[in-house]
Amino acid sequence: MRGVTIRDVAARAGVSPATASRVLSGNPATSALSRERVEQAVAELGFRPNAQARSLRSTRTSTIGLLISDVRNPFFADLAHAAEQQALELGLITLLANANESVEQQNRYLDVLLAQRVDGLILVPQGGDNANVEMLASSGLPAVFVDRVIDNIDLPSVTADNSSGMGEAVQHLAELGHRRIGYISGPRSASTGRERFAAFQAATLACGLEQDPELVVFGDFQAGSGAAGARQLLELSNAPSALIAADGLMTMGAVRVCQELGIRIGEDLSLVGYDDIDAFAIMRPALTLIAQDADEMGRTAVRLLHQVIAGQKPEPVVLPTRLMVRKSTGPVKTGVNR
Amino acid sequence: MRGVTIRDVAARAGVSPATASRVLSGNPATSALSRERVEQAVAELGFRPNAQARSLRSTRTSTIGLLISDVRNPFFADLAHAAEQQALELGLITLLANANESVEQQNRYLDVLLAQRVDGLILVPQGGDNANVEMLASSGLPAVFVDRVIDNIDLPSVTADNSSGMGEAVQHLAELGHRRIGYISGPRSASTGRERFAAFQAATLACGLEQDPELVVFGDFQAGSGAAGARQLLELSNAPSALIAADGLMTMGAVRVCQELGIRIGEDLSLVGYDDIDAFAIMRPALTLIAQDADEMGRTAVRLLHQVIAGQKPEPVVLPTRLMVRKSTGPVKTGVNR
DNA sequence: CAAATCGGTGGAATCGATTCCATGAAATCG
DNA sequence: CGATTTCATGGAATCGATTCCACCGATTTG
Repeated sequence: MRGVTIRDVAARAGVSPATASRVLSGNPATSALSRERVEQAVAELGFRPNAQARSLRSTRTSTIGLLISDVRNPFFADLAHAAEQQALELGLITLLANANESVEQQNRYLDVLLAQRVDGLILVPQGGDNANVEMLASSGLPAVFVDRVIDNIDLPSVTADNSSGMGEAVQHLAELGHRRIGYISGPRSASTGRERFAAFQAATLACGLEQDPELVVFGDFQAGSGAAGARQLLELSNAPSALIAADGLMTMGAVRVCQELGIRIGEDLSLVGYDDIDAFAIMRPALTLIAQDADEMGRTAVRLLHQVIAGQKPEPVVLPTRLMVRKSTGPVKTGVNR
Repeated sequence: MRGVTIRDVAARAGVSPATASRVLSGNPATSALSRERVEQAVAELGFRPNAQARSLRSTRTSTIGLLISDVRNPFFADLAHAAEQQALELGLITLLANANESVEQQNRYLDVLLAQRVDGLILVPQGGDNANVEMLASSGLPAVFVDRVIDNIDLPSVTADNSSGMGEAVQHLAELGHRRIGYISGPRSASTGRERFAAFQAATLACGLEQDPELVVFGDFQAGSGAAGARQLLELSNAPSALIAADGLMTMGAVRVCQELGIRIGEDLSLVGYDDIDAFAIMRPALTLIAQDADEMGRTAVRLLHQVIAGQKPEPVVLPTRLMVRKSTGPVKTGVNR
């Protein structure tokens, strides 16, 4: 039944709307009799409170928004799943929105979620046009960044240490004898893209490896760009003997290209992926990768947001990343070129 | 700025709230002068209309809900992504919710989305306790089923033909000489689980294969149950020479177990997966699988919902499925047992 | 025993935008 | 030129729940 209001319920229960409202919101100032009669009326009429009207008055929705970058990226899917479960435990409902790695779309959803008056917002910022994000930050709505941040905007955040895992990876490859490592970077507009790239550069420098600009290509964190980047690097006249890709989807694209080109991963070419995606464990050879804990990141983001909603100002959290050595990396073979 | 209302805007622009509202909603009955002044006031104050108040009065939110089964399942992630893009094209904003393969969670989100007064709802029903879904159907809120349906509830739907692809798969295995095919089924509570299983049984019967009940195990469409199921089947004294798993995540679980047990897929064991997931194409051996078009399903669901919102009653749509033969299936080897 | 306290209640104001209705000025018509 | 239509506008009612405030009968307290 649509259109059943609290007045109908009150009328049927023989009480005032005020009392009916009190019963429904668990206000203790109600008699057992009213409670019983209201509950029965609710059941009989199939009453469904209008959240719009409710939160218009009470300015609480018990709903949080989670604006992620890309649902199809398993890293964000895992993060979203963990966040949502954690939110449920705290009595919060999560509305998920997908920016699809696009600032325009991000801004559009930002508008919607703000207009829906969520109690708080967890955001993977896209970079680029930050006007809406700045508006968000200055609006006073509880909000936290997750995975990525925007430099001049001061919001609590959960990020991963984009440097240590990358450092381990480069060192691991260097120890295997690789001197030319190709790097498929994320976009410079994303903080993760920039930080991982900086870490890569710092590590290759520290290990005394070649720093040829030709060895770096920039993608957009989606599979297609990983494939294009890998192809470009592998077709260099002086092709690298190892490749690092800066996120899970670009890694998948790179793997696909290797297979198309008939390059044997782990033998002809060493490949280090990013993100501990289930699929990477069952690939053959199993992928060596830089792992970050998506679940923990999602849960932490919700906890931080919960603190912000409670009026606190939590410190930024940085989670560790680490190299997981599996079978896609091996000693460099001399004279190998495709 | 929070707390800027349309009255503030109206005051600053020197018009009434009524006129300000008309300007904002594009009502033609406004003068160029008012329009200009209101727009300037909006910009200066950073006004953000309260969607709650707006849709409380106008009962339209331009928002649809998409309640999927599991964000971490790439099939649903693809479906959600495609749906969301299609919705955007139609001027609708998608709020995503994740039932996590749980009826309780589904019902909870159903409540929330209804309370948020979305204009329509796309639902992958969980099966089990249908009370809330029945309520939804009888509430008159535009809604469509996608991927799964519930038998006695008459809502428009987009599903896949769960039978033809499965039939092809069984026949393909039969032609390769397999007589004992293990089946890792989805839950009987889901229509897809039931239909695929029925198709499997029908096909094995038609091909004259063994119909040993031991060859069937039931999972829950998540990876863990696929792994457990595969282990159980492969440890049978009279183990099957081929396996079919009824969804993508269970397929991944099965692959993992094969690797743990040292079984060579495509040689010692033929494996047919479900869903055309990117990862399955780059696995070695590449997986033979039953493909359905998640993107098309997502887009169609939104289109149907759009029609329902417009007052039409669209016919159910059934999309094709088909077998994609790759490298994980091969001729049965005599005397093979682990 | 009068006064203070308290639990339960209803009436009415409220949240912020939309929209119905009435109004007055300008434009059009016979 | 008076009558009528058009157009933009403001005032006030409205959407549905929450909550402030006042009240009343019953209990407790000095």
